[in-house]
Amino acid sequence: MNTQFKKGVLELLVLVIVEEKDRYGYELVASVSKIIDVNEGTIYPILKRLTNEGYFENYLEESKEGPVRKYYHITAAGKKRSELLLTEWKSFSTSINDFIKRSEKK
Amino acid sequence: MNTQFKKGVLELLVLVIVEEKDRYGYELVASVSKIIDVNEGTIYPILKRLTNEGYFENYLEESKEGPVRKYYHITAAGKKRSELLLTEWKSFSTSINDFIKRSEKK
DNA sequence: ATTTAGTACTTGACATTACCAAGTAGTTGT
DNA sequence: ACAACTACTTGGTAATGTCAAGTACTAAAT
Repeated sequence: MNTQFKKGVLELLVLVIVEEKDRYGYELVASVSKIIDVNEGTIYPILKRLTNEGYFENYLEESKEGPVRKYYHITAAGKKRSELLLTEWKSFSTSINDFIKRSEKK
Repeated sequence: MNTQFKKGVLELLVLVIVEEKDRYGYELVASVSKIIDVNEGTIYPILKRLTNEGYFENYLEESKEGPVRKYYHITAAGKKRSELLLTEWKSFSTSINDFIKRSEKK
Protein backbone atom coordinates (compact mmCIF):
# COMPACT_ATOMS: atom_id res chain seq x y z
CA MET A 1 0.00 0.00 0.00
CA ASN A 2 1.17 3.46 -0.89
CA THR A 3 3.02 4.83 2.12
CA GLN A 4 2.27 8.42 1.22
CA PHE A 5 -1.48 8.06 1.56
CA LYS A 6 -1.02 7.33 5.25
CA LYS A 7 0.60 10.65 6.03
CA GLY A 8 -1.56 12.52 8.48
CA VAL A 9 -4.23 9.84 8.46
CA LEU A 10 -2.43 7.68 11.01
CA GLU A 11 -2.55 10.57 13.44
CA LEU A 12 -6.30 10.77 12.90
CA LEU A 13 -6.79 7.05 13.47
CA VAL A 14 -4.72 7.09 16.66
CA LEU A 15 -6.70 10.05 18.00
CA VAL A 16 -10.05 8.44 17.25
CA ILE A 17 -9.06 5.09 18.77
CA VAL A 18 -7.66 6.64 21.95
CA GLU A 19 -10.70 8.90 22.20
CA GLU A 20 -12.94 5.85 22.40
CA LYS A 21 -11.07 4.68 25.48
CA ASP A 22 -7.60 4.70 27.02
CA ARG A 23 -5.16 2.55 25.08
CA TYR A 24 -1.57 1.42 25.29
CA GLY A 25 0.87 1.46 22.41
CA TYR A 26 1.06 -2.19 21.56
CA GLU A 27 -2.72 -2.42 21.55
CA LEU A 28 -2.90 0.58 19.24
CA VAL A 29 -0.49 -0.96 16.78
CA ALA A 30 -2.83 -3.96 16.60
CA SER A 31 -5.97 -1.77 16.29
CA VAL A 32 -4.56 0.41 13.55
CA SER A 33 -3.18 -2.64 11.75
CA LYS A 34 -6.73 -3.95 11.38
CA ILE A 35 -7.57 -0.84 9.38
CA ILE A 36 -4.37 -0.34 7.41
CA ASP A 37 -1.00 -2.02 7.42
CA VAL A 38 1.30 -0.16 9.75
CA ASN A 39 4.58 -0.45 11.54
CA GLU A 40 5.39 -0.41 15.26
CA GLY A 41 8.10 2.17 14.62
CA THR A 42 5.44 4.44 13.15
CA ILE A 43 2.85 4.34 15.92
CA TYR A 44 5.09 4.88 18.93
CA PRO A 45 6.58 8.14 17.62
CA ILE A 46 3.06 9.40 16.88
CA LEU A 47 2.05 8.72 20.48
CA LYS A 48 5.08 10.53 21.77
CA ARG A 49 4.45 13.48 19.50
CA LEU A 50 0.75 13.76 20.35
CA THR A 51 1.66 13.64 24.03
CA ASN A 52 4.28 16.35 23.63
CA GLU A 53 1.71 18.46 21.83
CA GLY A 54 -0.72 18.09 24.74
CA TYR A 55 -3.28 15.90 22.99
CA PHE A 56 -2.61 12.87 25.18
CA GLU A 57 -1.61 12.22 28.78
CA ASN A 58 -0.10 8.93 29.81
CA TYR A 59 0.24 6.67 32.81
CA LEU A 60 1.75 3.28 33.47
CA GLU A 61 -0.01 0.10 34.43
CA GLU A 62 1.33 -3.38 35.09
CA SER A 63 0.34 -6.29 32.95
CA LYS A 64 0.19 -9.99 33.72
CA GLU A 65 1.21 -10.92 30.23
CA GLY A 66 4.37 -8.88 29.80
CA PRO A 67 6.17 -5.67 30.63
CA VAL A 68 4.52 -2.52 31.95
CA ARG A 69 2.05 -0.84 29.62
CA LYS A 70 2.02 2.86 28.89
CA TYR A 71 -1.58 3.98 28.56
CA TYR A 72 -2.66 7.07 26.66
CA HIS A 73 -5.65 9.19 27.61
CA ILE A 74 -7.03 11.91 25.35
CA THR A 75 -7.19 15.52 26.65
CA ALA A 76 -9.71 18.23 25.79
CA ALA A 77 -7.21 19.61 23.27
CA GLY A 78 -6.91 16.11 21.85
CA LYS A 79 -10.65 15.88 21.33
CA LYS A 80 -10.60 19.18 19.49
CA ARG A 81 -7.70 18.00 17.37
CA SER A 82 -9.53 14.77 16.61
CA GLU A 83 -12.64 16.64 15.50
CA LEU A 84 -10.64 19.02 13.34
CA LEU A 85 -8.75 16.25 11.58
CA LEU A 86 -11.94 14.28 11.12
CA THR A 87 -13.65 17.23 9.46
CA GLU A 88 -10.64 17.93 7.28
CA TRP A 89 -10.31 14.30 6.27
CA LYS A 90 -13.97 13.99 5.32
CA SER A 91 -13.82 17.12 3.22
CA PHE A 92 -10.56 16.06 1.62
CA SER A 93 -11.55 12.50 0.78
CA THR A 94 -14.93 13.66 -0.52
CA SER A 95 -13.25 16.15 -2.86
CA ILE A 96 -10.92 13.53 -4.23
CA ASN A 97 -13.57 10.85 -4.59
CA ASP A 98 -16.02 13.21 -6.28
CA PHE A 99 -13.34 14.17 -8.76
CA ILE A 100 -12.56 10.53 -9.46
CA LYS A 101 -16.22 9.74 -10.02
CA ARG A 102 -16.58 12.67 -12.43
CA SER A 103 -13.50 11.63 -14.39
CA GLU A 104 -14.69 8.01 -14.61
CA LYS A 105 -18.03 8.99 -16.08
CA LYS A 106 -16.34 10.43 -19.14
CA MET B 1 -6.21 21.99 4.83
CA ASN B 2 -3.90 19.38 6.28
CA THR B 3 -0.85 19.23 4.03
CA GLN B 4 -0.11 15.65 4.94
CA PHE B 5 -3.34 14.29 3.48
CA LYS B 6 -2.17 15.39 0.04
CA LYS B 7 0.94 13.23 0.03
CA GLY B 8 0.69 10.80 -2.81
CA VAL B 9 -2.77 11.98 -3.80
CA LEU B 10 -1.45 14.89 -5.86
CA GLU B 11 0.47 12.42 -7.99
CA LEU B 12 -2.75 10.50 -8.56
CA LEU B 13 -4.66 13.65 -9.53
CA VAL B 14 -1.97 14.73 -11.95
CA LEU B 15 -1.90 11.30 -13.57
CA VAL B 16 -5.67 11.18 -13.97
CA ILE B 17 -5.88 14.70 -15.39
CA VAL B 18 -3.07 14.16 -17.90
CA GLU B 19 -4.55 10.80 -18.84
CA GLU B 20 -7.75 12.49 -19.91
CA LYS B 21 -5.79 14.58 -22.38
CA ASP B 22 -2.39 16.22 -22.86
CA ARG B 23 -1.87 19.12 -20.47
CA TYR B 24 0.73 21.76 -19.73
CA GLY B 25 1.94 22.64 -16.25
CA TYR B 26 0.22 25.93 -15.71
CA GLU B 27 -3.08 24.42 -16.79
CA LEU B 28 -2.59 21.53 -14.41
CA VAL B 29 -1.97 23.84 -11.48
CA ALA B 30 -5.35 25.42 -12.22
CA SER B 31 -7.09 22.05 -12.67
CA VAL B 32 -5.74 20.55 -9.48
CA SER B 33 -6.50 23.78 -7.60
CA LYS B 34 -10.17 23.32 -8.39
CA ILE B 35 -10.09 20.04 -6.50
CA ILE B 36 -7.76 20.91 -3.63
CA ASP B 37 -5.68 23.92 -2.76
CA VAL B 38 -2.20 23.47 -4.18
CA ASN B 39 0.94 25.34 -4.97
CA GLU B 40 2.75 25.88 -8.28
CA GLY B 41 6.00 24.80 -6.67
CA THR B 42 4.37 21.49 -5.84
CA ILE B 43 2.96 20.56 -9.25
CA TYR B 44 5.98 21.28 -11.44
CA PRO B 45 8.30 18.99 -9.49
CA ILE B 46 5.70 16.22 -9.70
CA LEU B 47 5.60 16.60 -13.49
CA LYS B 48 9.36 16.43 -13.67
CA ARG B 49 9.47 13.37 -11.45
CA LEU B 50 6.74 11.51 -13.34
CA THR B 51 8.54 12.27 -16.59
CA ASN B 52 11.86 11.01 -15.22
CA GLU B 53 10.10 7.85 -14.10
CA GLY B 54 8.74 7.27 -17.60
CA TYR B 55 5.09 7.95 -16.88
CA PHE B 56 4.94 11.08 -19.01
CA GLU B 57 6.55 12.34 -22.19
CA ASN B 58 6.65 16.02 -22.99
CA TYR B 59 6.82 18.36 -25.94
CA LEU B 60 6.76 22.10 -26.41
CA GLU B 61 4.12 24.18 -28.11
CA GLU B 62 3.87 27.90 -28.66
CA SER B 63 1.09 29.91 -27.10
CA LYS B 64 -0.55 33.13 -28.20
CA GLU B 65 -1.09 34.24 -24.63
CA GLY B 66 2.36 33.83 -23.14
CA PRO B 67 5.60 31.87 -23.16
CA VAL B 68 6.03 28.41 -24.64
CA ARG B 69 4.03 25.67 -23.00
CA LYS B 70 5.45 22.31 -22.00
CA TYR B 71 2.82 19.67 -22.63
CA TYR B 72 2.73 16.32 -20.89
CA HIS B 73 1.45 13.15 -22.49
CA ILE B 74 0.84 9.94 -20.55
CA THR B 75 2.71 6.76 -21.54
CA ALA B 76 1.55 3.16 -21.25
CA ALA B 77 3.52 2.90 -18.00
CA GLY B 78 1.78 6.06 -16.84
CA LYS B 79 -1.63 4.53 -17.46
CA LYS B 80 -0.64 1.51 -15.44
CA ARG B 81 0.64 3.72 -12.67
CA SER B 82 -2.57 5.71 -12.73
CA GLU B 83 -4.70 2.59 -12.44
CA LEU B 84 -2.58 1.22 -9.61
CA LEU B 85 -2.75 4.42 -7.60
CA LEU B 86 -6.47 4.71 -8.25
CA THR B 87 -7.08 1.20 -6.96
CA GLU B 88 -4.89 1.78 -3.94
CA TRP B 89 -6.54 5.09 -3.16
CA LYS B 90 -10.03 3.65 -3.36
CA SER B 91 -9.14 0.79 -1.10
CA PHE B 92 -7.34 3.10 1.31
CA SER B 93 -10.04 5.74 1.56
CA THR B 94 -12.75 3.10 1.87
CA SER B 95 -10.92 1.46 4.77
CA ILE B 96 -10.53 4.76 6.58
CA ASN B 97 -14.08 5.91 5.94
CA ASP B 98 -15.58 2.59 6.99
CA PHE B 99 -13.62 2.74 10.21
CA ILE B 100 -14.82 6.29 10.86
CA LYS B 101 -18.42 5.32 10.26
CA ARG B 102 -18.13 2.37 12.63
CA SER B 103 -16.58 4.52 15.34
CA GLU B 104 -19.26 7.19 14.95
CA LYS B 105 -22.07 4.72 15.42
CA LYS B 106 -20.90 3.92 18.94
C1' DA C 1 17.27 -24.49 33.74
C1' DT C 2 17.28 -22.83 29.13
C1' DT C 3 15.12 -21.59 25.07
C1' DT C 4 11.40 -19.73 22.45
C1' DA C 5 7.50 -16.98 21.61
C1' DG C 6 4.73 -13.34 22.62
C1' DT C 7 4.26 -8.86 24.86
C1' DA C 8 5.77 -3.94 25.10
C1' DC C 9 8.41 0.10 24.19
C1' DT C 10 12.43 3.06 22.11
C1' DT C 11 15.12 5.31 18.74
C1' DG C 12 18.38 6.81 14.97
C1' DA C 13 19.17 6.89 10.04
C1' DC C 14 16.68 7.25 5.87
C1' DA C 15 13.24 8.26 2.02
C1' DT C 16 9.51 10.72 0.22
C1' DT C 17 6.89 14.49 -0.78
C1' DA C 18 4.58 19.11 -0.09
C1' DC C 19 5.44 24.15 0.84
C1' DC C 20 7.61 28.59 0.35
C1' DA C 21 10.08 31.92 -1.90
C1' DA C 22 12.49 33.82 -5.25
C1' DG C 23 13.80 34.06 -9.84
C1' DT C 24 13.50 33.99 -15.15
C1' DA C 25 10.96 35.19 -19.10
C1' DG C 26 7.29 35.85 -22.79
C1' DT C 27 2.80 38.48 -24.11
C1' DT C 28 -0.69 41.97 -23.92
C1' DG C 29 -2.77 46.26 -22.80
C1' DT C 30 -2.20 50.99 -20.67
C1' DA D 1 8.00 51.92 -19.82
C1' DC D 2 5.01 49.39 -16.74
C1' DA D 3 1.72 46.26 -14.90
C1' DA D 4 -0.68 42.04 -15.18
C1' DC D 5 -1.01 37.63 -16.61
C1' DT D 6 0.99 33.54 -18.46
C1' DA D 7 4.51 29.81 -17.81
C1' DC D 8 8.24 27.29 -15.84
C1' DT D 9 12.33 26.36 -12.47
C1' DT D 10 14.60 25.35 -8.29
C1' DG D 11 16.86 25.36 -3.60
C1' DG D 12 15.96 25.10 1.19
C1' DT D 13 12.79 23.45 4.72
C1' DA D 14 9.29 20.79 7.29
C1' DA D 15 6.63 16.82 8.27
C1' DT D 16 5.90 12.12 8.64
C1' DG D 17 6.29 7.10 7.71
C1' DT D 18 9.69 2.94 7.32
C1' DC D 19 13.27 -0.01 8.67
C1' DA D 20 16.19 -2.11 11.71
C1' DA D 21 18.07 -2.98 15.77
C1' DG D 22 17.89 -3.01 20.55
C1' DT D 23 16.02 -3.51 25.51
C1' DA D 24 13.31 -6.10 28.60
C1' DC D 25 9.50 -8.72 30.83
C1' DT D 26 6.41 -13.14 31.13
C1' DA D 27 4.90 -17.73 30.16
C1' DA D 28 5.13 -22.08 28.02
C1' DA D 29 7.80 -25.70 25.94
C1' DT D 30 12.03 -28.56 25.88
